[in-house]
Amino acid sequence: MSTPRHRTAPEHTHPDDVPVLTALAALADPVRLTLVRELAGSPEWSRACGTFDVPVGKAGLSHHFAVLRAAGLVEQRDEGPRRVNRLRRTEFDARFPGLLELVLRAGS
Amino acid sequence: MSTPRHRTAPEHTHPDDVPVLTALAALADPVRLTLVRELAGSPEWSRACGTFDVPVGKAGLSHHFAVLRAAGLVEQRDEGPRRVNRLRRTEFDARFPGLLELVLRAGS
DNA sequence: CCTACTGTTCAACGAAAATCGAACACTCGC
DNA sequence: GCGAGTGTTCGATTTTCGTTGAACAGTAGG
Repeated sequence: MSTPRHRTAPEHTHPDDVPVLTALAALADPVRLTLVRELAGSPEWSRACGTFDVPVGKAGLSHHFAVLRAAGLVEQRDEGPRRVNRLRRTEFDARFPGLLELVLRAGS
Repeated sequence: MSTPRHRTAPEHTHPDDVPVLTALAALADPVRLTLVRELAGSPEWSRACGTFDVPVGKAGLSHHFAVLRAAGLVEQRDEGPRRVNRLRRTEFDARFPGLLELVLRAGS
């Protein structure tokens, strides 16, 4: 009877519908920046949420991925028990040209 | 004896010494984004701090300009009783290519 | 000198965001 | 069906950040 909370398709926001402030705020966090960078260095759909080396618990991690989804930065798909991720490189680049490349390149 | 708090040259940080996170965080605020945009549409050194149309008091404004300075986005100079501003376009662009252009162009 | 004006500093408040622990839901392999 | 593994949700706490009002410092003009 009760609505299932998990296993319902994750809500995605297309980069085209993302305000600049949302995109900047999403990237202006050390944990999320790490996620994006680590994701950029891995093949698409190869990394589940739990496979990232960040100093936060599962709850926090889930929250950060929700923010990244809402910012149009990450796409998720359910693959068995795990949720695998993909960086929306081209789509995000079309909306904010150079931004992704910038945060990936900049050393510190 | 006590150190004067005002009229001491404002502390500036060169864009080259600014971490990406600092730059992003500085731009990820509606008030500061307005300041940067309004500043970009005005000739250099033409705008004093008080001449910006933002919904915050003097204290808040002073704080936001301090953040922008620390992010290497704005340079300030004392001109009589007022403090005039300049957007560090080229210098900031050299450190973060495309970022400024991006936030200035993006409509929302 | 006294006043008006501009901007900074301080202390305090409030709101937003990150974080954590626990409970829950789902999938898969045994 | 059980149990392990994965991720989400909730509630509560903590921290961070923006905001304000008042006091202060400096400048310019009458």
